Amino acid sequence: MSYNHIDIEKKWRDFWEKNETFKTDVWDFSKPKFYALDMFPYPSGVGLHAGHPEGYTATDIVSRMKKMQGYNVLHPMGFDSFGLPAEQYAINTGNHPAGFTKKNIEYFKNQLMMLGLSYDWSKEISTSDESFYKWTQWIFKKLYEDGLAKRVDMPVNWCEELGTVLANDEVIDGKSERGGYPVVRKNMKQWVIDIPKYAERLLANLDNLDWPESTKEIQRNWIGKSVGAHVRFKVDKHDESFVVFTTRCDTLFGATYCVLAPEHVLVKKIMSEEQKDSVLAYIENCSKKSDMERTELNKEKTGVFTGAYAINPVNNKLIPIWISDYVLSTYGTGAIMAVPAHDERDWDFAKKFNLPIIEVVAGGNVQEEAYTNTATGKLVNSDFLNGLEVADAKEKIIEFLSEKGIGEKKVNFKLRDWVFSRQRYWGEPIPLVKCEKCGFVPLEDKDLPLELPEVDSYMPTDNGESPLAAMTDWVNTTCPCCGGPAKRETDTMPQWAGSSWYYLRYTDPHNTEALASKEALKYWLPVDWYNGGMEHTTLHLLYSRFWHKFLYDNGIVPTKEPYQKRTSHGMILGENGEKMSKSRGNVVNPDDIVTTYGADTLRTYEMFIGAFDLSASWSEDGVKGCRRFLERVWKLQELVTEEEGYSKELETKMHQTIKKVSSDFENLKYNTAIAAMMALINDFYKRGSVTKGELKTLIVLLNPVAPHITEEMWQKLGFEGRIYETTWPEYEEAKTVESTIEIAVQINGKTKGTIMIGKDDPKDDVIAKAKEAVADKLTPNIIKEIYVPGRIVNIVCR
RNA sequence: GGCCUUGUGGUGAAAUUGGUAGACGCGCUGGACUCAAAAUCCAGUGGUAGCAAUACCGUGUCGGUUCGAGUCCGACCAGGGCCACCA
Repeated sequence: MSYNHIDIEKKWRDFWEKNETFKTDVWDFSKPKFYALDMFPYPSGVGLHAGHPEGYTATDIVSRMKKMQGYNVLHPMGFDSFGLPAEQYAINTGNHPAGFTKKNIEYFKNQLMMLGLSYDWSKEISTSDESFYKWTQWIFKKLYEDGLAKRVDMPVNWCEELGTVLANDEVIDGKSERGGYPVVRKNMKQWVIDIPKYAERLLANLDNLDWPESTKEIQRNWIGKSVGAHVRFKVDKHDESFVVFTTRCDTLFGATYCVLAPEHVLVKKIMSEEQKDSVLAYIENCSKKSDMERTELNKEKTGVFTGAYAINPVNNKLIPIWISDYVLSTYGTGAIMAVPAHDERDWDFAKKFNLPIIEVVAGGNVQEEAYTNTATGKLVNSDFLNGLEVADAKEKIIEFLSEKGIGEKKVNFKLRDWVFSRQRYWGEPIPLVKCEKCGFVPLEDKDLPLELPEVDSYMPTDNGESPLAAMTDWVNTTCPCCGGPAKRETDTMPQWAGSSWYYLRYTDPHNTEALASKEALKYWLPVDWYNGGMEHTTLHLLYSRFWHKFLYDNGIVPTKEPYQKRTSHGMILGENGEKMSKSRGNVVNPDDIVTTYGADTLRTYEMFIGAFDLSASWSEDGVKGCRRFLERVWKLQELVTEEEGYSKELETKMHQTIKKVSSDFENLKYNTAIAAMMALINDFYKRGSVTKGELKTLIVLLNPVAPHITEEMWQKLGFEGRIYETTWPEYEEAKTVESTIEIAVQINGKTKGTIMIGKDDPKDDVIAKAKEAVADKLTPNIIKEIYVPGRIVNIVCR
């Protein structure tokens, strides 16, 4: 009766599939629900890597436990199937990416099934399916109708030789990754989504989520709220003005110059004849630099005087206007007032170009040594602000500026518009047409989905448009509004689009009338637990929270937030402690482990390897250890006695183990849950027998981790029905406490011995016993006796 | 440079959240079984000293709070991650 994982796992895998064991009735609202979601994978050609099973097993464990605890559990899986690798494949081979994608999905799905994951495959989705992206397009249309999707001129990476726009990671050192051609920054029309409009809510609602504090903090930093003011400066001798954003409006008297971003629209209007050449040369130079270069070369400030002067609105002094790339066109207003006395960057710049430095918050040697970063202090050299504390000065100056109509309080966010168009083929077509008369007009709902047409070439066109632009038959259409001639938008959506709302679709994946029915959404939202990789903690979560809030505002979803609890599993590193990669030669293929040791062993191992949210190195010996554990569980069948309940001597241990395993599963502490089960079977072996009742409890507790072997044992031991139909073991709190316990006796905080006590022994008895136990080490002068019930006795003496 | 995170035996890691540091696994050592090996089972396993009971030391470093600190506070050191001229 040896443990043959290959036959056992195949038997139950086939059984579960055939019987649709894990199919969820999403309309059964009679039970409490639990929605356990995994970040769906991109179906790359290489299949699952060793890291995938970690997160998937974790959510699977909780899903299986919750089912046995009486919840209606939704545990679906799907594929984020639009994206670049399939596009590259299409470009390289000339084949349609759909076939390639379909093949990869099949491969992935097969691998996932081999792991014994309890997914409800009847709810599988794929973002590149028409029936799915119909609703992605529908949401985009709504965003457009509500004015949140806009077309704006914005700087992009443009490569003249390749004739295309490139993403940031396709540009290396200012040159195209492919070919090494120069890339410049150029303004082009792009579709963007106005996510900053939701910045305040995206920030505020983080507080109530059950997310790791570090994840929330990353989101907060990304949103980057800062409270400051707008101040308007007039330009001397020109009928022009510009606005700066500052968080330190109290230092306005210390502003000795202004700086505009090189791209600022005013620059070319106000530059003087003498400065014109150098200004234009500087702008030209900047446009050649990639973002990387602009930020990496931050050692030395560069800049050029425009020849124009601004008027400081508080004292009417003329201050020079410079341009420099240390001012970003994309943040704030693209213009700053420079206060070198109290800002590091301004100080560096002023020193380099010999600009005056005026201290306005007392303390420090700002002329010679360094700027002072003064969050508190008293104002000087500031006329009516003199003597005020920084905080008071801020209020007073804002009052002053508001009254004069030259400034106001202003909140700024780092969060920028979400660039939403891609000049690519393998993405959702944007469902708009451009009509000469009506402008951009969305398609009618009945015309969705707008399907991706077949194209002749998957390469972008010569002028940086998507391959769709070459399909004139498809592009030329009629306006849904006036019926006149119109052209389709040829950009597609980014890969973020489908993943921003896919979790909604699982609740009702075959709905043709809506993205999901209201009743289903009302019952299933929010997702109770969402696990995914660390790499998605910023953008994906932000984008999908934003879409969710937008849908909430439109009455489509019933909750303000999509994911109540979010976790991220750690990475699984190679045996040498480095990230797994082909080039390092340390890749572990989960298929091999499943074949050699079994899916149950792999699942157990990945859960036992360490803390769930920390990275861990692979260890083949560790895998063997987990296999040995399952073998020992299997062999318990030879030690089983006919006794149904728990034996007297292990009763407490049984109740403790149920308690620990249940709460550890809930709290993602899989490693210690498994350790507790190992300890339990060690006790069975020590005794040489196990009762039927004890073994029954053990295999139910172990079932979420190792579903195949426990299902087989359940059947072999002759228990009723299937293990997945049983209920989760319960424990009695009173029975988890030992009647006699060993506690430590300390003298002055150092452990000197132990005593056995009854759990309800009175304090005086315990202390007396403790003193007896360490009598030879006590000194006569006892100052204090401390008894922490059930824990420790500490005797303080001199 | 900013923010986050981690630092515990030979090794992966535990520690009821301030109460016997090292559970559980791996490895190693010794033993049983075997002609032998593998597998399996049993025992041991933080360091130093000792035949031993035992004693002292021990959670990155230095200080602090406390009857008591791996856990709390302050400073520092090292590894990992994210952001990075954000006015």
